[in-house]
Amino acid sequence: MLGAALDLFAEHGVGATSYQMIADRLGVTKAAIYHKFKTKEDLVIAVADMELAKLQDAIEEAEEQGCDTQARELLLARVVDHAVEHRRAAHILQFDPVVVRLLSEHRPFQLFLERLYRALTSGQRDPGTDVQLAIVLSAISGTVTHPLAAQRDDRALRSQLLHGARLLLDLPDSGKRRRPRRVSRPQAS
Amino acid sequence: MLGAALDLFAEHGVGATSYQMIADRLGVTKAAIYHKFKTKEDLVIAVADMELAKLQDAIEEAEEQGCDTQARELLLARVVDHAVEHRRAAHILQFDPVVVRLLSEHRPFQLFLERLYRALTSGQRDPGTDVQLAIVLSAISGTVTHPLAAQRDDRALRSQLLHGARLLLDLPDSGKRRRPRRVSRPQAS
DNA sequence: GTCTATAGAATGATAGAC
DNA sequence: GTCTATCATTCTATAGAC
Repeated sequence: MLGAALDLFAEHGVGATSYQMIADRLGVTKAAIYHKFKTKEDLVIAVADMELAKLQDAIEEAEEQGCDTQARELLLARVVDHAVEHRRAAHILQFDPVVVRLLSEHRPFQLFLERLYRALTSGQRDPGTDVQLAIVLSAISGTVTHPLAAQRDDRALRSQLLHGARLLLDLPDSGKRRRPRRVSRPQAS
Repeated sequence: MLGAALDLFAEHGVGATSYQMIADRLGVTKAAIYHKFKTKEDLVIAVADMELAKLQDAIEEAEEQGCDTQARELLLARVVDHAVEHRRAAHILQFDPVVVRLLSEHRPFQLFLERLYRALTSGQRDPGTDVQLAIVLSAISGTVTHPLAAQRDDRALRSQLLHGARLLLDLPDSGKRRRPRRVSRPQAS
């Protein structure tokens, strides 16, 4: 049910998705959905929460390791993995105006994102680093649903995104993770 | 009027913006808007067209120069300029599901974007390069409205975006354009 | 061009039967 | 939990006066 809502959010935008649409897709009536979620905001919160929860473990791991370079690397890879595997979700969380407003106003989300940002930047938070982070997160979440990349298979996309993110964040490339496979970037060399 | 529509598109999403909202913001009635735009699609097309037109000259310049490296550099800078100066517009054009669908279905937009993509990649179009382009365009359009970068002043944002884009596209940095000013990226060095 | 007025459909949300 | 039925509100779109 949250999955059906997510699909429709991605197709039409959160603000343009009605209870009726979700009910139709599920083959039930609106009332059945209102029984679980009293308001539309509750529903959106539940969807956002479901997706952000998938990064919870990765953040806690990074925090336990003191957010050093290696921990950043690992967390970054998990963020990329999530975005590639749940493309529409990543897109909505970053770019839908309704969700973005909700994330900025709802306290639990504020705290969660603050933790994510701190872990990804090793705690360094200044305007320059914040923008750098915005660039990386926008690149990841925007690319996975971009018409130019929508057809790209998960593995190749993941590889290119990780490479780009490391470039942008000044992290060493193709270091210790996975087998050192040459990625298909035509202009390299 | 197109400006008012654009603002509301950015605030609520295109699909969630009604004629009534636009009319209220302009201090007129719905009927006045229906007189200019028979359907909502016409209105969205007009808004998208208005913004894309701002890149027309830059693309034509690049094409006249044969889309070589220097022409790519210049066009990239113009794309970044547009995104920074018209943040909400850039965001909507890249990420609103209604606009994205329209751009992919409406013929004139297809052709325009194809030209833009060719000019930015010097004509090289393969899956790997396409994804690279998606990363750069997503990074630019996503960052300009990202909460982490919304406060950043135009000049600093422009500078960081150009630097990041050049990294991603394998272009030489801080080459021939403008005074060679050290950008404020804290972790450099 | 902008207004009033309207038509018909869809919206968010609720009450109560099963 | 899911249904039917209903509420007031808002929506897209049109017709016709000024």
